[in-house]
Amino acid sequence: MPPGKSPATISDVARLAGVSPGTVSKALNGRGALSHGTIARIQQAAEQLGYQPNALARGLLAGRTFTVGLITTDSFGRFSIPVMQGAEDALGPGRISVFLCDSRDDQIREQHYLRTLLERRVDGIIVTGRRQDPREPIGSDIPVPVVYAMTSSTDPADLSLVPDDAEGGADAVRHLLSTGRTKIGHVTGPRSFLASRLRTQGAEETLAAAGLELATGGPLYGEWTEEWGRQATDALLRAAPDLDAIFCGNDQIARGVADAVREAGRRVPEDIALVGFDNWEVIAAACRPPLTTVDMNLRELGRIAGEELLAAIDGHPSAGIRRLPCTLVLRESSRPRHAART
Amino acid sequence: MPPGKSPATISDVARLAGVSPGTVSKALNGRGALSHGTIARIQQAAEQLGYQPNALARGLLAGRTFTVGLITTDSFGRFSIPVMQGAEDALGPGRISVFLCDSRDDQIREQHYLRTLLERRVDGIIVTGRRQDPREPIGSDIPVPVVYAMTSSTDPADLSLVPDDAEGGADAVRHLLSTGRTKIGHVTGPRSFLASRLRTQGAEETLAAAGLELATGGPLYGEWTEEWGRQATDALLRAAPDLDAIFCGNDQIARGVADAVREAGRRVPEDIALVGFDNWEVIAAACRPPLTTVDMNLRELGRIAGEELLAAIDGHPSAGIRRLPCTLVLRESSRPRHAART
DNA sequence: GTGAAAGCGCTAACAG
DNA sequence: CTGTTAGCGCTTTCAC
Repeated sequence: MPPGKSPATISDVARLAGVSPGTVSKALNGRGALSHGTIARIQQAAEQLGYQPNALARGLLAGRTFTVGLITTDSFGRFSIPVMQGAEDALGPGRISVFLCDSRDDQIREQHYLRTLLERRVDGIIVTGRRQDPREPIGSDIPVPVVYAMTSSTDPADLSLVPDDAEGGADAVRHLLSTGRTKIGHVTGPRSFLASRLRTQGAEETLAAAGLELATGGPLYGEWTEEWGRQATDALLRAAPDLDAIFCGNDQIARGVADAVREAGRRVPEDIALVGFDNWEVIAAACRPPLTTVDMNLRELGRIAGEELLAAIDGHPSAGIRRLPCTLVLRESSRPRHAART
Repeated sequence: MPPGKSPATISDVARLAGVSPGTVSKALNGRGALSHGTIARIQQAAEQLGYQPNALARGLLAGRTFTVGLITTDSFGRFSIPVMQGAEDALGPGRISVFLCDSRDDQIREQHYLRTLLERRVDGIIVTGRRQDPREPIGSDIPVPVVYAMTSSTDPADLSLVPDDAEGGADAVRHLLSTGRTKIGHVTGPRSFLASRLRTQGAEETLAAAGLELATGGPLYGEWTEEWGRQATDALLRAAPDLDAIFCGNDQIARGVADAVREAGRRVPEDIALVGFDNWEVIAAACRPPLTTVDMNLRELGRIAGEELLAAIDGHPSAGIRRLPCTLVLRESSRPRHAART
């Protein structure tokens, strides 16, 4: 037997206050016109019984649950976490709760969760992922609005929010150029990631606009790991001994690069400047020296996802892929050569 | 206007199949005795309408929602994530959904979420945190079962699940001793964390049992950062030049130590063996050399939290603080001196 | 085998 | 000002 008895209902309150249930409803929701005395009596009775309205009954009647579902394929990972927080930032104040479902990149699980969310009559759904590569929509004919965040739907009628990786790559290179670097190498993750290709593209286009190209003629695609960063550095330094900067596809690669550069007897940033991508604090801040890196503003992205979902729920849906701006975070690893230490 | 019309109800299905709502309910839930033909007709009608039972209506009637709330103080962080996953592992198969609330260590938010969870009539609540130090219970007189995971309640009548940090520290030291190390230093996080103190205690007691003590006579308390690990290493090597092992309070410290030891001209593990704590893959695996470390089995902890909650919901509650075992994960950083490389 | 009716807890509309 | 009634969508008796 479950502990305690079932919670107080509106009728319990009504009985205790000596009024009818309808009156209690009005009193507690501030509707209708009631005498001061009655309101006070009802409030006091509700207090005494620890009355809490049953959201199920309310939702049933209202046809709206003030709940949204959040399906993540990223197992609460690095990227989906800030997105979720941002979504909560946008939804919480509107008193909307978030139902979390972790599909673990499994189609079956995802469909299962979609079903339970719809059964629970959520007002809308946010789908998040760990990479922006387009994916199949979670379903067709979903009776509530859906927004994709940090992942994108192949259906252009859906709204997808992703970071503007190309522009982030461009920012990184523009910054390096502005500090006087011109022999710039580029080490990044697997080519199979759209994010890698976009970051590279942004970097290369920016160089081209300045009449330059990547030090080795192109990017070094590999893994998203420190290990790869270290390996690539050796190759890079051999191929382009006069290198004066390296733009890395993520912070882990950058950290590996920083270690390898230092161990090869070159100084960061004096000899070689470094820019990473992701602004993963635990990596970027612990890097020696601390890493200049591109922040994808994922929390902001999540917040916008939440707001767009609210708008769609209110009948103002958007569509298409929206690329949101990244921000360069300056740290030691790219300090201009002759600037004073601060 | 929200897109589409409201979802099909059981009456819609009944009408289409030419039967009564009650009959549809029986057919779809496999209750009562119905003719084959009717069942088929109903199923087909339900299919055609894309009928999905309304969980609100069901819950209202059943007095049970098959939903639990998960309140985390840890902003979806490092520690609460695996706990959540574990909880989902335990709850999901029982077709129970998880409502996620991030209190961000804020009392007000927490109370707010508690209220909305109770309004939604969740069947139970799991509270997770980022450290095991005892905290006030989330509320008194909560009408549903509550389990604390990776945090603990000051009320002994509550059930709290935490890692056995002392035993983890003991494991680490036992392992070092078993590989022939005897001059063992200990660098850890702030003394204000119960986890630090317990890990230290486990380490010291194990040493004492072997007639030994920490190399510097006691632990070096500091921050949970690589930076502190590097600083502490310098002090440690100066104070105890014959040091042959260092047990670190977490993986970040250990990684800082590894770098500093190497840069001081000593080899890991040949000269100095290293053991960390947390098994945070991204740190431990990227460490040079890869780090032997204590895993708190947080996912398992979360799973047990889920199971205990289910048991409590079914009327079999537990109480008290339960310390769950840690596991030592062996990697290069503590390889015995004369063992062959594999 | 199937239908009718009642009721879970709440709110909105209408009486009084 | 307050009470009564109906109904949100579903399941569960109890008749037929």
